[in-house]
Amino acid sequence: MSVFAHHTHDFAANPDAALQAADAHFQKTGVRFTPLRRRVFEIILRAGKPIGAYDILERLRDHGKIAAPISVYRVLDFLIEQRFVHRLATINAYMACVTPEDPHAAQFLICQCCGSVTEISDPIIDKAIAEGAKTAHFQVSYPLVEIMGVCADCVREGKTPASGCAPDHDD
Amino acid sequence: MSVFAHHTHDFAANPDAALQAADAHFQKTGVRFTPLRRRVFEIILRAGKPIGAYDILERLRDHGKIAAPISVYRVLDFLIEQRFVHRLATINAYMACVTPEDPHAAQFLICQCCGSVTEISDPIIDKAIAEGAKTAHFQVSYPLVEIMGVCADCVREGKTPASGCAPDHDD
DNA sequence: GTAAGGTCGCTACACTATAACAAAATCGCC
DNA sequence: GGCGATTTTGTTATAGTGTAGCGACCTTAC
Repeated sequence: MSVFAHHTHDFAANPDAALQAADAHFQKTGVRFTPLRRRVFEIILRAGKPIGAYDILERLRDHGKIAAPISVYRVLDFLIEQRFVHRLATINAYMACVTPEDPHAAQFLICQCCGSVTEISDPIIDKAIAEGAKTAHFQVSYPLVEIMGVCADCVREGKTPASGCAPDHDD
Repeated sequence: MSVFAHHTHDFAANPDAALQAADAHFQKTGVRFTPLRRRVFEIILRAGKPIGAYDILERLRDHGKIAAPISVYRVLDFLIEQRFVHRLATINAYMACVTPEDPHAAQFLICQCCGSVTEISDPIIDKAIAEGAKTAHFQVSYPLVEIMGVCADCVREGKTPASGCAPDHDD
């Protein structure tokens, strides 16, 4: 039992299902899901963790595709706009949204030790931000929450960010 | 009456007072507030809004100081560690903390139209994030909240991010 | 078929940040 | 004051991230 239990699919863990869902979605909406866009989305999905724009570029090239950075960024803009991909500003990386069909504000738990990122969707955080912004008469378009720290696994191993994320010695 | 009313000083609006407070703080703690560090902090304060590292560099040079980017970044790291400056990851810019003496989690309201940034410190948001992270057994070191949207002033002028932040036409 | 709009390729470039090593300033100690 | 250790800054070079501008191509609508 976890906080993520309400997610019906974890697309990040199931690239094929996510791709099929995307195919269906774009078929339905009429928005063009071109081979390049599909390929980039697939690369992000299969990465299984946040991936940089230039890493995506490299993997495109591995598959014989000659591409320039701008091509990748254009596709990323598209996928972000379509809410299939999130951008992580603090680490300049991109990851697949776990529940693209369900519009939601997301929060990200970024482990400074192992680099893993967990997407959560906590309505309490979301509501708190909405209220805070409303008090300041600020009209929110996109609330970005990136929580830096140490994930449960790394905490268990005694790692800390201060020690460069090696197990902490008390010397 | 605003949400910021509890701030005893708004240092961003009063560079001289902020500099004096910084002098006193570093005098007291024994941490070295060198001329370069003081100069960079002053530049950030006088900017009155978020400023990029290379803009800081340029202003250093305006004052006859020859400096390389790395010098600025080193000072920024120092000022951030000392909690006198915040880094805004979404816009790659730096701004003075409004209440450096009072350790707090901050949230930022970033206007996509006029570029203004307002720092708030909403304990409800902070608590919600702390709780959410706790549920995921995640040990927080730094919660980053950058809320993109349109500030009160720009909303009043009918601006929207969709329209490239020009007043919105209903055509 | 043709015009219009969207997508992609291509070249070049701007912006953001760091590495590695040397020189200089500062601090603690005698 | 002199000396070594530490911290800060300078210097040069380079890595990493993101865009501009323009033309070709492809798709769609008429």
